[in-house]
Amino acid sequence: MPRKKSLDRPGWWMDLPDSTESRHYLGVRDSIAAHIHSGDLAANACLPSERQLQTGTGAARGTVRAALFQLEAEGLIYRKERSGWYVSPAPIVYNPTRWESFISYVTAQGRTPRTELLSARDVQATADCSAVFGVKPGAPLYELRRRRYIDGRAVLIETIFVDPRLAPGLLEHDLETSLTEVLRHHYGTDVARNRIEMQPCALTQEAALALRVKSGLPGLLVTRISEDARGRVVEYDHEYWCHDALKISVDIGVG
Amino acid sequence: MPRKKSLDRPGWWMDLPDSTESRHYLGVRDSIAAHIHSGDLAANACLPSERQLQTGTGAARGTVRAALFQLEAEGLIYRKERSGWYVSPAPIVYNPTRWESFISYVTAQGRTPRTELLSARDVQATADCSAVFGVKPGAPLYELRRRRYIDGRAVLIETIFVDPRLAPGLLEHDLETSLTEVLRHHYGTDVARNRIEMQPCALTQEAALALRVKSGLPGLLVTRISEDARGRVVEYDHEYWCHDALKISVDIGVG
DNA sequence: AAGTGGTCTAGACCACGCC
DNA sequence: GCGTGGTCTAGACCACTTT
Repeated sequence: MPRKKSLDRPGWWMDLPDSTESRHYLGVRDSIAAHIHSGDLAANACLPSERQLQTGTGAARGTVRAALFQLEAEGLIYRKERSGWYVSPAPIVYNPTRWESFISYVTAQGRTPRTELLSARDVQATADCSAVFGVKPGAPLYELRRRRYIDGRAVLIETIFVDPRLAPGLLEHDLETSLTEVLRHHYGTDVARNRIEMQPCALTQEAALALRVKSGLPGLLVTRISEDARGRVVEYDHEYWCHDALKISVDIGVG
Repeated sequence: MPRKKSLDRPGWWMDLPDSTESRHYLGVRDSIAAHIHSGDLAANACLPSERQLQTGTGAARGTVRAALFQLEAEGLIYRKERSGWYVSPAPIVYNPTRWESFISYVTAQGRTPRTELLSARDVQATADCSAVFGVKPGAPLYELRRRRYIDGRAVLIETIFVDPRLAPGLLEHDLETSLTEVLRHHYGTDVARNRIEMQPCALTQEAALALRVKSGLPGLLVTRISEDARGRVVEYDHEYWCHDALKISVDIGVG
């Protein structure tokens, strides 16, 4: 293979080794990963375009993309649709054993949270919800849909159901702050028990759209049922997370 | 696993609709997903080969593979390297709040567990291990590497470190059964606290090799530090799971 | 309007699992 | 030894984001 010639101002990706290693997708992967780990590419930095990476490696675009998919699966990079590939920052640690708000645990980790309310409305309980809340199908519920950001990146989309009997008039409060705090301060609600399920998934089309990412990207689905001390369901929550943004940590006594 | 042979009559994949929908990768995905949900394809059944799927859809092989990757990310199918694509069975539910053995919770869910000991040896504590166990780097530890199966499929590979002071002569026991049971019965050890971290990841080359899957496949890394009532570290465990095989369920009082 | 990623085609060769 | 998936090439056009 002829040596690639430097252009007017070559970026680091022009200097990738010409060896067999960098021509194949794992070699390309390793080159990019090395630049990320070395700090050449900071968190949230944008990678060169796929076509630029081609010129640096001599590989076909499909090969470059295979390398990028690999890095994405590893949680090292993420993408914004039709905009580019970016370096993933460190994941947020989430501890489901604490009834702590998104805002407080993100802030405590030195990151900047933001919440956007997508919709807030009265709905009728589906079969799923009626089983959780122990009400008849069709019974009234509040449904909130929110998008949450860390350092400006949308990382999670959630749908929350709340029983209006426990929080009448909930929709009149500010729902772009902490729901935890609203429930605590305005309704005196405290959570005594959490039932949480977590499962790797592909982002649903709806979640992907809301997160402005490609549908089918790897994600993590967290569902949470919170109960108060009397066993009443306070919140029923579905959260779709970008898989690279989250790390779960549990610390508990066992039985 | 026997692959369906070509018959005089075409298989179901020949009957995929000819519309635009089935020519593109999401259409191909939907067709296959429909056959899985309908029950035409049972759990652990082998899909037609990629080239057979091509003839059924008229799509290029790359398009068929994009559909298969999508289904894989969704946890609907898995692959065995160079053997084929298979339908994923329901995931195993793992509850980290209980000190329960793999064997017991898999059995309780009507599935068949198996454990294979890959290696068992004396090692010296690395920096990582020494921090966890509170010993000097280089201090003696036992290291176990095991591969675990559910219904004959390898779904997880684990590396366990144990402090020999808490379980002298551990390596002389049968380590293909439950380590939990060995520690409990032979050493009187009981676990009082678990610290667990879970993070979506790509399977390391080593883990992928041991699971006989392609390196870089999506996985879930579970690390667990178990302590006894006196705060001594009993086990330090790293588990790499196939991401479609596992679902985490936590049920706890909150504080 | 330009540049990006998203999708797709139609080939090819290889390494490995399985028989 | 055959069929499988794994990898790679070298194009092409499209939809969307960004400027």
